[in-house]
Amino acid sequence: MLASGRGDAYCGYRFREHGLRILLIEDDAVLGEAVRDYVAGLGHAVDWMQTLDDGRTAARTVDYDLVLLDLRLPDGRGLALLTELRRAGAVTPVIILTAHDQISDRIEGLNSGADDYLVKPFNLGELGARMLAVARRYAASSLPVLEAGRLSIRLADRRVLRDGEPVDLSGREWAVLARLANRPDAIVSKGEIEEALYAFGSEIESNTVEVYVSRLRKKLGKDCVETLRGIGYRLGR
Amino acid sequence: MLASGRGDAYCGYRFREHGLRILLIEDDAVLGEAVRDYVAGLGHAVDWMQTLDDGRTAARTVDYDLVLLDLRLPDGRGLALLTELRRAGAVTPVIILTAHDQISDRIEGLNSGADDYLVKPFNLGELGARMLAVARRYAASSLPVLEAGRLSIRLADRRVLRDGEPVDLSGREWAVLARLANRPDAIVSKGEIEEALYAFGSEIESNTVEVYVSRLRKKLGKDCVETLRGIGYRLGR
DNA sequence: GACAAGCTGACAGTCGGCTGAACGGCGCCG
DNA sequence: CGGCGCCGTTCAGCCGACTGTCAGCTTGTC
Repeated sequence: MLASGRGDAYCGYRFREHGLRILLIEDDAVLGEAVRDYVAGLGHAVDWMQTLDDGRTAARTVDYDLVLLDLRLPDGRGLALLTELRRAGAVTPVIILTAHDQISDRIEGLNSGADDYLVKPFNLGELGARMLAVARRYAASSLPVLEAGRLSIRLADRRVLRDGEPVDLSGREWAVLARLANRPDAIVSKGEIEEALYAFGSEIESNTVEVYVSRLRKKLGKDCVETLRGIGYRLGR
Repeated sequence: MLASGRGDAYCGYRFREHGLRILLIEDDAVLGEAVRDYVAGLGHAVDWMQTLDDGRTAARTVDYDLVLLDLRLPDGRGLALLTELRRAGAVTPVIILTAHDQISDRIEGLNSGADDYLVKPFNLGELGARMLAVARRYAASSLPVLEAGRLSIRLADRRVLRDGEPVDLSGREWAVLARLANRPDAIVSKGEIEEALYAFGSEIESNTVEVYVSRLRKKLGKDCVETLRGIGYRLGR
């Protein structure tokens, strides 16, 4: 699968850094939810399955761009699914999630065709970084750069330039911007941004989104984000 | 991923004298351990695999800088792996380890694309020397000099200049810097740096990476390394 | 004008990261 | 052999960035 990168077979393969279809197979409710929300916040579409069976079905049905696979599942070993997929010729990149005491699993996982692994408990930011790395490995080159007014937003390497000058953004700030930049021209509701920022359960009862929009504007300029009163926000132009 | 298709910013081959990622494929426990410890002591990160299968997986997945390959393995001949790699277009230097009675293997090995060989039992110092020699041979093929702010990082000869002045770095310090310099613009998570430092299994639970980043900053200037809170580090601009 | 929706400055708590200091191992040198 | 210095690692305490919240203000709509 990793084989010769530019081979004809892969010519059509495109790895975008956002808007990916991602399959998450993880039985732990808390971790699963956290990962799902985080990854969704990066602008990807996440299907979260909690059993091996569901995961298998999903993987067979949908053409995912990336699979996040827990190795310890209630109804079987995740490794089995991985080998199965590879045997069936799937080239989809797979990142394995393991507990920290399962070194042998990790080796076996790489053996079975995984592209990378993460050791639990892991930092969500690190997950993002690994995903990017795997993405890079697959992407021929050319990072998507979004030009919006005086800004250029480089989703791939998490950078924003204003008039060519790099601007420092905090994690949340970037998350909000990325959520907007993910679909330029689209209107994103406050609720959607909130969902991208926080895990499902964590009820937030304040104007956090507004605050972050405000902070973004201070750093990036008034016009960087457009307000559509009563509807949501949109990336400025 | 020894294989060819290297999509991103790696231009050309790189060989440093410290902080290399080295793959050791050797089934003998005693010898393996000795070599691993010795090489790790030189400041490299060693992944030690005891079977051909694991070795193959590792070699395909990770970008090693050097492979130490025993030719007699429980589950097959090391030579097969070597030819396989070469056929896949891998340029990673390979040093072969053979018993003293396997002259034909040695010849065949060099024929198959090995860069050097060592006859068991060998002196660890000699191993070091061979590694250096191979390193030099590759370094000669001119590596890019990375310019990052006031720094120029010469991966080829393990040197860093700050405003043109050479700076002395210790082994680990260099390893961290090199890991970052390997992929300029990419965000490297703390875990990845740790991996580059300590190889697979050795779980380290302290802030070593932070310490080295701190020391690097002291020597190279505040801005040489950028912190992305909760995510990782990146080479300064 | 009245009301709703959105904006923003301020603030305190928290968490991650930074760094000085100390310790032990190792090699080098006298 | 003993002393010395460098290096790697650990630890603890400090520090600052980031965050969520709120109050009071502005803007927009009817």
